[in-house]
Amino acid sequence: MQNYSSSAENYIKSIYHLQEQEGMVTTNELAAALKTKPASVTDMMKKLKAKKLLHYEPYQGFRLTQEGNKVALHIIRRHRLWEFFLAEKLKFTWDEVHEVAEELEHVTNKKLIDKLDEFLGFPSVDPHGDPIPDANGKIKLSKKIGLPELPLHTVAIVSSVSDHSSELLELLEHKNISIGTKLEVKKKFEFDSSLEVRIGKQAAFTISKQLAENIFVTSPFPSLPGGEGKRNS
Amino acid sequence: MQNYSSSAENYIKSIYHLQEQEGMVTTNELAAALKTKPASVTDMMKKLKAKKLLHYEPYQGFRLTQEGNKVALHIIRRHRLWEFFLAEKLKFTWDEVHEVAEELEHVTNKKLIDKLDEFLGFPSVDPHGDPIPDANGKIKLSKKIGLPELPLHTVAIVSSVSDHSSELLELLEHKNISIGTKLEVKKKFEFDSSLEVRIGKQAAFTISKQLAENIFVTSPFPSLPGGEGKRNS
DNA sequence: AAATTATTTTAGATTTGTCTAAATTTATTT
DNA sequence: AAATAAATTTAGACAAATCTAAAATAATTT
Repeated sequence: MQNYSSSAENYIKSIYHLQEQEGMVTTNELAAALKTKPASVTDMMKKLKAKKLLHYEPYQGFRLTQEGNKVALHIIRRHRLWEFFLAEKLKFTWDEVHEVAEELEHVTNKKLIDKLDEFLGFPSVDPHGDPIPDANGKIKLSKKIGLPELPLHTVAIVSSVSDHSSELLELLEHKNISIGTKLEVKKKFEFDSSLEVRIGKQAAFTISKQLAENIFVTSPFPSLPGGEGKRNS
Repeated sequence: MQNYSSSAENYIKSIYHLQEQEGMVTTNELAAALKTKPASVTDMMKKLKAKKLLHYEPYQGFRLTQEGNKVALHIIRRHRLWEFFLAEKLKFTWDEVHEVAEELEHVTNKKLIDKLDEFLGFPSVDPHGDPIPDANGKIKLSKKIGLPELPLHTVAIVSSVSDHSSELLELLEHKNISIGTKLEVKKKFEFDSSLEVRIGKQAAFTISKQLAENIFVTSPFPSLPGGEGKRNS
């Protein structure tokens, strides 16, 4: 695996995440995600294509090649391991880890990352519940569904959240929800799409539509309906 | 404290280290230390001067301003904290930490570094025995002398080494010497400048001139003759 | 002190990543 | 389907960091 500039890595990572949701990524989308200009995106796309990381024909949008995907997963591995380190060892809160990991992820020393992984006890998910690729870039994709899609009276485990803001963190802490929490939906209200949710044997409480849409769950049993949840770490 | 490019940081750090030995730093010296060309050094010196980090007049050499020194000490703090982390937590060997820390030191997030410092238990020296500046950039300069300058029959503590190669590490491990080892010089041989050294009550053994010159010691008692030892981490 | 050598600086190029403004292509309307 | 709008690419420029080759300055030697 070669070395790429921090800038190139950021493009690769963003394309990977945008791809998860839609098949093909467009210039404007990527420019918005990276807070840069469309012209800059086109420039970089040419370079990434030359490096065979990207399928790209002018005006047709782009997607990562197999090699590009592999590179992306290694960047994401570094990012999520550092996030885990920051939260677990340095006691950063959940909403702070992303920004710092954005910088640390560009230190590309294989031995460093593998030893960090070992030091952390080979964690499988980062503090937001997103899976951490292993040293070979393999990632465990668990079937996640948004809380609004969870059938009534079905126990599920909170596996990730799609927003990492301190505002969401505050609300989740108040409601006593974190990654790993087992809960079930007791009732859905048509009027405002709010949900009545219960954790274990505690009293049920209400969750707004906005909050529910940012919570993803997996079943503690074999398989559940629904597809992939969007993520952004 | 502003942010400087990784490149600028490397120049600042190198100037700091070169300054420790000689007062004024020259273009060629710095170019050699950074493995770059003199013309590139001149270019960067103009920029650092514009940022008021450097005293510099064409053809006159240069040295850091107070502000430049402060910046240098913060870079060195980051470098040495990461070195400590790599050795202590990730179990890197002594000769491996420098290279990785060279990359990590450029991640400039104050909270990260201060929390790392706390996590590590506020270490005072890095794995090579060099002092780690505190959060305010204050550094404890202990009076170090090279082993050849240590008077006979005087117990001293190995405080640092000026070479970080695996070859030196191997030799020191074989002789059972590390940072913190208490030893005394029993005899000096004029012929090859080798020393007869004893650790505690163990049998004395020989240390070559080359090895002795790379070992620095401090007294366990008040003060010792001699000045600063050169360092490079 | 004049000549030679070494050091340092300048001038001009190159690479990487970015930008603005204009041109091109694709998509959408009426 | 022609006109308009939106998206994308190209062309040309800029800043940062580097380099080579030439010019300028300082140091050393005879």
